Amino acid sequence: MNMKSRVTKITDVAKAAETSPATVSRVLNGTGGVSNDLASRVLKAAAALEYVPCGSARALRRQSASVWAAIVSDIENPFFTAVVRGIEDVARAQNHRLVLCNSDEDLEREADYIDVAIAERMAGVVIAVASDKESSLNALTERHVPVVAIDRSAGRDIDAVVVDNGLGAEEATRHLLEQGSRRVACITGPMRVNTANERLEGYRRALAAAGVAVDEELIQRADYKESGGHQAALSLLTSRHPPDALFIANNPMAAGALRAIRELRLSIPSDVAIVAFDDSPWTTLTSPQLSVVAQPAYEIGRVAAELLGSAGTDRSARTIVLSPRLIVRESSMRRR
Amino acid sequence: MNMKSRVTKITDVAKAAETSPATVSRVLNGTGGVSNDLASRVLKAAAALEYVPCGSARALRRQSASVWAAIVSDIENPFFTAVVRGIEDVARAQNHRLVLCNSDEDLEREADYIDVAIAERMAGVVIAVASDKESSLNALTERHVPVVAIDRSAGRDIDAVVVDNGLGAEEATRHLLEQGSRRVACITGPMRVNTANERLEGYRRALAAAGVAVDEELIQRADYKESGGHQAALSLLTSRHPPDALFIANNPMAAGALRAIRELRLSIPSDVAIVAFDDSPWTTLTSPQLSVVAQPAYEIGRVAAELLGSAGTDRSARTIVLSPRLIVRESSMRRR
DNA sequence: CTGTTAGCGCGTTCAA
DNA sequence: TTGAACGCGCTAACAG
Repeated sequence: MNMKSRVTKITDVAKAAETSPATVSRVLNGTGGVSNDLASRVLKAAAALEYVPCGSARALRRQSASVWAAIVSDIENPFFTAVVRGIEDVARAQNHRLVLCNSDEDLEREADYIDVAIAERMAGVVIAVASDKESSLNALTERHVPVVAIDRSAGRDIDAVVVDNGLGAEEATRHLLEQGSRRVACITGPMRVNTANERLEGYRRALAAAGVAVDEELIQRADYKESGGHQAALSLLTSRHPPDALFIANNPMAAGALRAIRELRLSIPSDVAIVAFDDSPWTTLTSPQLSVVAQPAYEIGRVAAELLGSAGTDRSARTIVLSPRLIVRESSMRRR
Repeated sequence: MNMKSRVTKITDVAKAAETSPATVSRVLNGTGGVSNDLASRVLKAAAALEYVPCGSARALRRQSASVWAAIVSDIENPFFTAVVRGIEDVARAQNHRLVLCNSDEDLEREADYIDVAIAERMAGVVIAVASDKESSLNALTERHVPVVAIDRSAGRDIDAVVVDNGLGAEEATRHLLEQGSRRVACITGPMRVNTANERLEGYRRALAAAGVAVDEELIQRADYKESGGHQAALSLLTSRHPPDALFIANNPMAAGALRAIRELRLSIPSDVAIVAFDDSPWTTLTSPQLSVVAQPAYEIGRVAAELLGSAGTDRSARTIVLSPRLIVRESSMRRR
């Protein structure tokens, strides 16, 4: 028994089909004219031998692979998994494979995965940058790898699909004020992420429009993760002048805040009303159900992937802005 | 201006460092002895030129890449995202990159991704198979690609890291019976997935041990997804002899069941008690909090990755069985 | 310790 | 319509 691992290659198929490697290549790639019976002989041989073309050799020769990468900042955030669905569906339709990378809001990991995308000569990258200031994206653009930013814009020369974060935050905050909250707090993300800043700006605008002075102590920065939201909410709600409403800038932090509220035995919305950014499968499972600013996540992924697919023509960068939608449920409805 | 996209390659670095490609290769891979100053010259040149070695060429030459793939059956299931965390951490420690693929419980997609793993000459694959009966895993094993199955075992000749599903299900069901439930229903997954069958078996065993006859109408098969759980729960709870307790075999289906219960305006646990397989971030956010059979998800990923990393030696396949843990919260505590 | 040479498997010329 | 020859970028084997 021969332990040597033999992988069938193009010459094996050629031999089996009694023809040349060049012809096998032509048949399998649909290029050039090959007579019908020769083609079918090749196909049969390839199937019989379970031939899978070597992506490395192919990429080396063609100077690009057919794989797309999606680099997201938090694979546990349902928003991103929904976006990925959208990307996947388009990728499959265009005969691209999609691989997913989780940067975990970490710039170093993000840079690592960008290197992978370069090293593997990936055909395109969809990315939710961990920071719009210090990303390593230029490594991709310099090498002319098509890039589309999602959720968070990443500079003027890069295609992006985002929502109007300011608008969503503004509507959410205004809604809380209209429900009679007097002290609305804001838990937002890190400064290096522009969505965090835009959502904070929207919050400020809503207060300003309502003639309410901003109490800077009601503004907390956290890390966009569950634990950060938990901490921020605890700190806010146990302060000397606690808020009576919370606008929370993403879904994992909302989960953390709910945990904090539960621990403090506060009730929603009577003690503290809540609106959070991003819808997710569990927001209708809580009691009370969570009011949210929903983003069209699947749509974002779909559009981003289509942008990626149409790259190559050297048109200037496009930013597509979709609209968020305020969904009022129970957590923000004050009982009169 | 020259529009041609020039990517720096190893010869460029060699030229800049005034040496040969072979030496550059040796320095960058830490093989063989290279004098200190030559090495530092190479390193400097590589950094200056932002050189990223071409993974395709390298894989072609070495006949294997350093990328691992994780193929999971549902990227939206928090259980799998937690597993992935565990894999990721080990992968990084061993200097492997990890890419994630979502088969979505679809055999065809799974087969596609297995082809990708083969084509890209991935160094290893961790997989939660969509079916233990009809998977295309043999394509990998034939080609000697190291494979570790997670969550669901995939045949006797393949390493696996799983939990004792029968035991977990049995404990959950016994607990429901002990709390006074008389008619415990079971919502489990598709027949092609062995966890679904094992969890059902555990359920049956618990009933048998308690001397309760199994009512086959209380057993529902669904697709392991939210919508399937919703449907199954609706059908069960609106039947002529509805159950007074539900054992649900995974987390997304539990979410669906909770939605159904809410729609029917039933209350938990007085009308219907619940225990679900898999813990997740939202299970403590619901009212009442959900009792679960928790799997050590991160640990599963970690162990699987370590198994993958230690592959190569042709030892026989190992199956590592970890223990699930029943976490009793409010959804299963009957008030007397 | 360093450089030269050859070839991994494929797609793409070019010639027949 | 088909086949032969070449080279993509890298590393392993061999020379020096």
